[in-house]
Amino acid sequence: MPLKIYNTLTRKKEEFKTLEKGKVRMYVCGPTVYDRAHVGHAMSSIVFDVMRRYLEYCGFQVRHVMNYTDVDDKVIRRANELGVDPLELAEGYIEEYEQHLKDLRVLPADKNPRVSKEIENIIEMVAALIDKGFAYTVEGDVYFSVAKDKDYGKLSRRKPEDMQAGFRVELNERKQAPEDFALWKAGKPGEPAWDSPWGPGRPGWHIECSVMAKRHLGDEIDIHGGGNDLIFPHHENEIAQTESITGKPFATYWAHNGMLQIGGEAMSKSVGNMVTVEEFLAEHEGDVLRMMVLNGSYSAPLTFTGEVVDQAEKALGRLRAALRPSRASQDETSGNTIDLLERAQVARQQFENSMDDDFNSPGALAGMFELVRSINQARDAGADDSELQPAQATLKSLAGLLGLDLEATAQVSSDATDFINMLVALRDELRNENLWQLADLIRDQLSEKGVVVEDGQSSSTWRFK
RNA sequence: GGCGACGUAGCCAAGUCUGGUAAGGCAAGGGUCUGCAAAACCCCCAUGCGUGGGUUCAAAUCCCACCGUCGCCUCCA
Repeated sequence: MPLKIYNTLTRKKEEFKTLEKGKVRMYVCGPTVYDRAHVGHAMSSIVFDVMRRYLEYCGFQVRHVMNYTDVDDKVIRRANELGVDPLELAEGYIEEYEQHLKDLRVLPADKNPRVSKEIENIIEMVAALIDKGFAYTVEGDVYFSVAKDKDYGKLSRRKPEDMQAGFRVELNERKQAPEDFALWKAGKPGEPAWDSPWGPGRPGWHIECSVMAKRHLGDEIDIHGGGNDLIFPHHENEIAQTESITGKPFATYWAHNGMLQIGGEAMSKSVGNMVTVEEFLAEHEGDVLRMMVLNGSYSAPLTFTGEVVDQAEKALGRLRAALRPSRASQDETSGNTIDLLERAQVARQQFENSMDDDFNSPGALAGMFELVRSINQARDAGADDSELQPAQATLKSLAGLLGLDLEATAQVSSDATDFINMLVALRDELRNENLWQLADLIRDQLSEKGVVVEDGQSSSTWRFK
C-alpha cells in the first residue's frame, strides 16, 4: 500500500512521491526561543519525529532540518526586560530545548540552523527579491509586495481583499499595502543589528525559513511542516518569498499538526495557560507525552488534561506489561494454541496499513494492542519464553518505530534492588509457612514505597510502580 | 466579518476522501484465577456517530442548512 500524506496545499490526502528517488527533504519550523518551551512545542516535535521515523522505516533517506528562530521581536523584548543579551538568552533556551528533545526521544535533526548564523544568506535573498521587483525599500525597511505575487494565498486559501487588514495588528503606514510584510527591519536603538545594503537592521519573521530551507535542503523540498497556527501568515509568506525567487514549487507536501489545547484554548505563552516541558518531565517520562500524541491524529487538536495524561500513562503500561516473561514452570507443557507468529504478522500489517494512511498512529496502536492481548492470552495458557519472545520482539520493534521505548525502566538506584530482592525472597518463605499477616504487611509496606509485589504460584515478582 | 479545522460511548479516539451497517485505549460493572491482593484473561459497555432536512436498496461516511468548540486574519505561534 503506498504511503499517503494529507497536503494542506491541496487539502487532499495524496500519494507520497519524492523529488529525488529514495530521499526525503523535510523542513520543520521550530520554536522561537524567547521563553521556555511548553508541551505544545514538544507535541509538534514528536509529530514530525514520528513522521521522520516512519519514512526511514519505509526505506527513505531523510534529511531533516529544524530551525531555531533566535532573532525576533519577542526575543529582544524579553532580553531587554531581563537586561541580558538577546542572543545569549536565545542560546540558553536552545540548549534547554535540545535537552528536552533528548528526554522525549526525538531524533536529532540533521541540521538545526539559526537565524543569527544565516544573516548573510538572508541579506542575499532579500536583495534578490528587490532585484526581481518583488520587494521595495522604505527608510531602511524592506517589504515584500504581495500584489506582485499572483498566486499569493494558495496555501491558506485566503485573498488579501477578504481579510480585515489590521484586525489584530496596528497598520503600518509605511507599507504600500496592508498585506505586505517585512523582509528586513531597520534597526532601532537597543536592538541587535547587522549591516546591510539598506542600513543596519535585522531580518523580518518569515524570510529566515525560506533562506534556511533553500540553503540546507535546496530550492525544492518534499515536506514542510509545522503547527497549523503557522499556515498563515508564516508559511504563506515563505511560499511567496521562495517561489518568487526560484520560480519552482517550494514544498510538495505541507503538513501541519493540530494545536495542543488546555482549559478550552490553545496553549500559549501570552495567555499564560502553559505547562512547560520541564514541568511535564518532572512528573512523567517523555513516552507518556508521546503516547498522548500517538493516541490521536497528528492534525487534530489535542486537549491536555490530567485525565488524558493518566490514560496515556496507563496505556503505555499495558504495552510494557506484555513484555513480561512466561510464568510457566520448566516441566509444564504449554497449553497455548495461539499462533503468535501469525498474530505478530497481522499486527505489523495493520501497523503499516495505518501508518501508510497519513501516519494514522491510533490505528497502528490498535493493532499493537491486539497483539498485546494475544501475547497475554498465550502467557496465561502456559506459553514459554521461546513462544512469547518473537511476538514480544515485534511489539518492541513496532513501538520503537513510533519512538516508544517499552523497556525503559524507572531510574531508581540499583542499590535498593538487592534489598528489595532480599525482602521479597524472605516474604516468600513466610508465605510458604502460611504466615499471611506478616507477608501482607511486607507487601503493603513495599507498596507504600512504590514497589508492587505480585505473587505467583511458588515465588513472587516485583516491579516499581 | 473572512478563511480553516474539529464535534463518534463516562473520558481519549480510529473510521469520513474510496457509502455497506461503529477499531483501540482509559474508567465502571460482573466473572475466572488468588490464602487475600495485584497482574492477566473472559463477559459487559454507542440500534448510535453535534442538530434538522435531503440523496440512496443502504449514510458516521455524500449534499444542504443550522448549532457548538478551537485556530488564523500580515510587526511576527
